[in-house]
Amino acid sequence: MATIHDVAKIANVSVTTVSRVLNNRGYISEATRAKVYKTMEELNYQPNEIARSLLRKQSNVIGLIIPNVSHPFFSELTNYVENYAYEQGFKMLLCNSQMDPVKEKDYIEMLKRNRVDGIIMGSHTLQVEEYKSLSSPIVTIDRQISSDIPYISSDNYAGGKLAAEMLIHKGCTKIAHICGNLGLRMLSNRRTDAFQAVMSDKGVESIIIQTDMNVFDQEQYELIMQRLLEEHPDIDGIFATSDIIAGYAVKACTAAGRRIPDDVKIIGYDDVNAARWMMPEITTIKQPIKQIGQMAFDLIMKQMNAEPFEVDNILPVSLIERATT
Amino acid sequence: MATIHDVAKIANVSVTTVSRVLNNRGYISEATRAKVYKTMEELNYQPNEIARSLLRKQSNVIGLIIPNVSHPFFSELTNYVENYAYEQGFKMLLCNSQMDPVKEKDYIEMLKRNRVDGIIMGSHTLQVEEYKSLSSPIVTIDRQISSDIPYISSDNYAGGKLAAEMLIHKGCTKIAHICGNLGLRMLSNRRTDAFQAVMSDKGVESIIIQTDMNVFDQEQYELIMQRLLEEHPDIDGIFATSDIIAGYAVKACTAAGRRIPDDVKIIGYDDVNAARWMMPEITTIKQPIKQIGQMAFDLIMKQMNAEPFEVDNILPVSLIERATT
DNA sequence: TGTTATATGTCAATCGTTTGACATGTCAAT
DNA sequence: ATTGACATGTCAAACGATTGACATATAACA
Repeated sequence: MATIHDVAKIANVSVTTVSRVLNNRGYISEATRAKVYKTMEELNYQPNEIARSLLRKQSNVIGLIIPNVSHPFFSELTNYVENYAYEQGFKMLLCNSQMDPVKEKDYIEMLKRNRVDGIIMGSHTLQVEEYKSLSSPIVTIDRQISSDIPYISSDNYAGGKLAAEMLIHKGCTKIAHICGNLGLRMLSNRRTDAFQAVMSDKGVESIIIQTDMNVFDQEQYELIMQRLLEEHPDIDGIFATSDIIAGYAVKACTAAGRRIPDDVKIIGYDDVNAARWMMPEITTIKQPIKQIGQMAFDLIMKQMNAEPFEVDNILPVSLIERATT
Repeated sequence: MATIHDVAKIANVSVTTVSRVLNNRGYISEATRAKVYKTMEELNYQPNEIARSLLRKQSNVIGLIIPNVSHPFFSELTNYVENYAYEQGFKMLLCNSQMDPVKEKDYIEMLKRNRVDGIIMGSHTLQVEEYKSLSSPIVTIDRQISSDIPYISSDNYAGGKLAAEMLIHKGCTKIAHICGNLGLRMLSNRRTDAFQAVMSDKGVESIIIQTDMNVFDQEQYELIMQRLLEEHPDIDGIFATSDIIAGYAVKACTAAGRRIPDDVKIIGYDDVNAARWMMPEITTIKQPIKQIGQMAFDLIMKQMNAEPFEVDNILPVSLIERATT
């Protein structure tokens, strides 16, 4: 790889001059500028960003830690974050924690060693203290860590309420709610809070089932849904905490000979693209994924530039009614 | 952020000594080692990988360029690549080209500026010459660029053949094939070659429709499928070049009142997780995505270490029969 | 007593780039 | 003839870490 010295030598100018055209500072004649550019072209020169980062103490890289990109919610989020970061001249290191605390910790340290300008945390298997050592800008998605670390989430309580009320409104009398691991301190647990509140408020019978949200473990979902329907054949409403789970619910109900939405009404969460690939299309609570991604990046930027920022960022959700309710 | 100098000063040893414990070289007493580690802990010191990369001329970063992580095939591939890279101590910069040649070119240059140790190209909107300037290790997925750049693909011809023959075997007499943009020089076009060969060989009527493979443009797929069924109501077999398109085919057929698999048999491609979220589950040609991801990374490593490697890497596919045929 | 393994230190160069300070021109306008 | 804008050069320090060469010191062993 050619260096700035090679360019200088070939173009017959000083390194300083090359640096000046590269960074557009000081006086440079058009002739020299052209000559330097031509030489860079010839040598296929690309300035070494590693050296620049070292000097500038800024890498223009952010890290994104999520459980797994294969989950539609995270793959869409990742896409938005990356795109938005790219527009602002930043790159993104992707880290799949696979919900493994050791790996998650390891990733955080790796990102620090690589001096990323900020970390977006979408995976939360660690204890709060573990984050304290993080000096770099950080923003969490769907988890509130401390009063000075900004977080973004959609309005989970409202979402849970919306879902629960819609099922009741549609006439459901026994509703199951499939959620993630409530032991993890995630804000998505508030969906469950809202669900329970509505159920007890309206006096509707309900069942809550926790899962570990591992999309890969397809069998887990199949089993859970199957058992649910066996143990509670009279269920007529299901509120799943993701569209994918809702999809499994649809399949299990159909397999059990129950019609959707006539016998059982199902509502998912997220409104990922996949919700429309399924048949029937999944009714769902839409999270503004694009906005979450952009806001996450913006909050990193604001911290980097020491601009003021909001710590609590709760985005609105909306009900998208499709064919499963 | 603390530097190695800070650690040395606080621990009351020389910088060289700290470096020695860090890199495990030379003689170090247990006492000193412990003292240094303790100090690093206290200062929350993480060695600056940027400085290391600069000196070592190796970043331990690879770049992955794909059209869009939101597409299940790529999100699964990304997950495998990242995981495998992580196991070997590498990080991954993710780049979504969005099928934009300008962006793709820009990404390649960005990755070069950042001195990544290798690039895995899964997006192919550029002309062959554009890749010639790439001095770093590179491997392409599903596209053959030149005789010295290794590529990986699954056996597309065999996959197309398998799909076509299975539909005919199941009694289809008029088969539509929905493929990607054949203008792009991708190896997946060989599926279409195989399809056509089988069709003409067996004398079965067929229709070929190109799409631009943009998963986000849901309406495009809906429209295409709808028009296809209107113009050719007698179609009884569909071979889609992805499971997602197959999903849309299922929906359109059902909407048109055609039963699956009785009236129309549908086969997809890839065998992504989503193929099993759909109902009925999609019959498909399985690509070994995990293996593709690992091999891509391995080929980068081999080039890096100047080890011998295979240029042509064609992985086997298999037919997974589910409910749509 | 001398030899050797162990332990640590000093020093300087290196990776590729940026930047400030300063010097030395040329050329045109006053 | 003087001034000032423009153009380019030289030089050195800095970013944070690694590494080889070399010096020095202690402890153990023969």
